[in-house]
Amino acid sequence: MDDQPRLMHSHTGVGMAGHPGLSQHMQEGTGGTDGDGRKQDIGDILQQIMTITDQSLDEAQARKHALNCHRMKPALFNVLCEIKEKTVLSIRGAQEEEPPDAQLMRLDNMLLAEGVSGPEKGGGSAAAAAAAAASGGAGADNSAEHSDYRAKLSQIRQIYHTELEKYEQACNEFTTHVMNLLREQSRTRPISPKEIERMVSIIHRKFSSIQMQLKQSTCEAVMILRSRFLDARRKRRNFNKQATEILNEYFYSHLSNPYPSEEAKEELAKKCAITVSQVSNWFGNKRIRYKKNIGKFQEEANMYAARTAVNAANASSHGSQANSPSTPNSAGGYPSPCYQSDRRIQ
DNA sequence: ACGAATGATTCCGT
DNA sequence: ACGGAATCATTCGT
Repeated sequence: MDDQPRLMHSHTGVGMAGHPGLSQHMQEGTGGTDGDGRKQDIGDILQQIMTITDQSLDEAQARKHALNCHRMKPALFNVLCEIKEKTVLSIRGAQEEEPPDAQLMRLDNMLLAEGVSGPEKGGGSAAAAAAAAASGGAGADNSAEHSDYRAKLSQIRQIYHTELEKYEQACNEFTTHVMNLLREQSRTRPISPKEIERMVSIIHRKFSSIQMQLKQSTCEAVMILRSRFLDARRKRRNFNKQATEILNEYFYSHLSNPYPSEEAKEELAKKCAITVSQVSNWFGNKRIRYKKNIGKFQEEANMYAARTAVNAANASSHGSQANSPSTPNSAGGYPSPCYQSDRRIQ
């Protein structure tokens, strides 16, 4: 702290030489005193400015007032104006261009798509729940979960909006606060409108980055909600007995090559009243589980083998095909096993 | 309540 | 794009 005054002195010395504006003010501001006294004055003032932040509020207020009333104040103000003008130019050059944030756009789009940030529909969670309850009379199975999902979504939506509003409010409050501060300070130091604008934009950037975090976490919450409710695993139902019989029949009668073609899958799907991909899932699961523990499936395999054998016998004796979707390939009940097993009939 | 069964998803290799 | 393998989440049987 000891070198501060000296530093300022030397600086003002240079300033005196280089700033016609200052010397002009000095001359008209100070009637008869000599140059050394003026230097001392400016040194004092600058030191007071530098240390003003260390002081208590009352003390600072008093000193501020004293500075405002000081006879050297207009001169100093002018010097600061000139310095400012030069530095502001350099700052303006370094002004970074605001990039159109792709990440933010993605988040916004997603929130809009999920109906979180879009226009309010249904008007709150209570109304949404009521509407869901009203519509959920007949299809209790599906719409009960759907309403649950929507209720949770509107909860997220509500939190999102209140938080967003809070941020907005805080941003505005902070901005006006800073503006007031700057206005107040503009009495003692020069502040250009450009500077205020810049300050405001900095504040807005900061707050929008906070908003981005909110949006991000909201997106995360929605994704989790989606994965919880829209995941088919959550509402899994076992196939009915008939469907599993049909599938098993096909599987064990094609044990040598249990890979149904696309057409066979479609046919099975139709017979079982399930989708083709469900058929694919079933065969995928069956293959891997059969292979993993052939012994466990032995009984089942024998049973279906016997059944197809009976069917074949019936078919040959009656001259008509059974209603099982078995194809000619290895339909005789003696499949060459692609998975080794000591298969025996009964 | 518990473990087995089961349908669906995910990851990975081809 | 498909199948194998592992895994998840639910349902079923006890």
